[in-house]
Amino acid sequence: MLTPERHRIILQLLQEKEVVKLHEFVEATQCSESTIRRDLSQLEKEKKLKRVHGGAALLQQKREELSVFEKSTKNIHEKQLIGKYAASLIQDGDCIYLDAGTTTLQMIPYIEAKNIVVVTNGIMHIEVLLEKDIPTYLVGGLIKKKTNALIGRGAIHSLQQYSFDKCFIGVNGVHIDFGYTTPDPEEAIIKQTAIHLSQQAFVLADHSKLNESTFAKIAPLQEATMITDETDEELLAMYEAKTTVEVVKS
Amino acid sequence: MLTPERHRIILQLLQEKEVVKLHEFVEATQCSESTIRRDLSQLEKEKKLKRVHGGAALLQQKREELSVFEKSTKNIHEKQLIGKYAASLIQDGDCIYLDAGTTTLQMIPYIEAKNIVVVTNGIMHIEVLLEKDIPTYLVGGLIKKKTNALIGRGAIHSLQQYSFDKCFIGVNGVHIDFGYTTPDPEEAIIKQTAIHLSQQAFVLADHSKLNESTFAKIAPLQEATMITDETDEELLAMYEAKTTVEVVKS
DNA sequence: TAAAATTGAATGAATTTGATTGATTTTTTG
DNA sequence: CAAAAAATCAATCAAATTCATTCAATTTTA
Repeated sequence: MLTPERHRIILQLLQEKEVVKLHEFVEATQCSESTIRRDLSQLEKEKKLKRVHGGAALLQQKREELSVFEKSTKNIHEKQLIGKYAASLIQDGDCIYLDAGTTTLQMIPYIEAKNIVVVTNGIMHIEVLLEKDIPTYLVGGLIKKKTNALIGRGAIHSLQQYSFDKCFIGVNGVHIDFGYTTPDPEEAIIKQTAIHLSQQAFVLADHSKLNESTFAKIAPLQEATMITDETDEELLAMYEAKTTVEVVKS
Repeated sequence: MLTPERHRIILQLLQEKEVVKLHEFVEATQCSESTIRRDLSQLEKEKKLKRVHGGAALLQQKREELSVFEKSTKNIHEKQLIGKYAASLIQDGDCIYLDAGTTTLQMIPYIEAKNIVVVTNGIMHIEVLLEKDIPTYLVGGLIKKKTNALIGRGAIHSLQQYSFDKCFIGVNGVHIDFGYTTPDPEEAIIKQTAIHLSQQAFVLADHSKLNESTFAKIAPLQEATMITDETDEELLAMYEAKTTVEVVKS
């Protein structure tokens, strides 16, 4: 039996069963364990499946880019709620900065304001924005492969040519002492710049981000209104002492 | 048995079975292994099938590649040839500007130079460039929905922060009097700017573009080397009197 | 007829395969 | 919880298959 035929059988079995044992592949293809192992290694390299002890598992990582709205994102439901609320803050005629990242991405489908202009540094945002016929400007700069965000000197320079009514920023940590933080200093500078260029700044942070802090500081809490789904009264009171907090309820 | 008939049989068997062993071809055609091997080599070159160890497989183009590289583009084959040649001009360490558009897009798969940096205003280019691990900068600006190109004041301003060893520009018309032209003045300005920022400028124009002219003027002929697949001697001589012309042969 | 192209056979090189080895991981058992 | 047993694994090897290349014989073409 030829290699591509075996590969086809392997992938087909995986379609049917999600997780398949090595021996099942051997039976289906009538060839040795060694051969199947080699096939699995190769297919794993090609990102067609994931090897697991005892066999192989289906991998649907590719959907991440296609259906950004699917489950691949953590806390997707919370992010959608926060996104929906944030989108409702946009008013007709606003000039908006939308930060890169999955949280702000969730806002776009819910935007209803007319006659707005959006500037973003998120390449993934473009497609969705254009689909809604929203005039979109992209910040220039270096493309960060992992997150598809635009960063670096060029991005900042490019950003400084604009000013905004409102900006919506995603963060990785919100901390009572360290303020808003994110792991990549390059991204932190962009977010910081956007906040300074905006009349009003909003930070979108689901409950998993609260009381967390990561490497690079973006801004102190009071520089932006925080939008979150956290419901712990005590925790919220702590942050409300420092800045404005909007809580989204399901 | 004649060559075209063998080829027909080979392709037909593949239609029926997806993956076919060498020996099955031998049986079906009653000729030697050597002949079949030669046939398979040739048919693979013509992209009619894919050789695999032990036989041949039907080649099923990935949908992604199909959408970007295939039928949506006119003169795809010529553009690939031109793209391949243009890509070979890139040298290790070059800073390159890649204009938006399908022709320049065809270059990317063929780029082999190491340690290069690419700046582009084509959003479609990003994915392909990043896949090849080429550090990529995106020009800022307004996103033109129809072509997914970045245009406008912001784009020019963003572009002027760089300078290039070489730039590769797509055009819609090449005319002995009007020079290089394109329908959208906004795009024309970008292309023009890129040419002025480059040590060497290359215009990619398949034969359908020659002796055509569209609304917005980019630059006179002599400001860029023209890369084309046109083979009419007389026509070429006319352009060669005005500028450097590189002709790609299939 | 001579030159060019095609064909089939022969050669050694390259690839694939299944078995075997000992190492690693998981499960069972005390 | 830990040791033993079982299963699975990666690495290696030799046999078998398949491959590209070459060359002479044949057919086609000029």
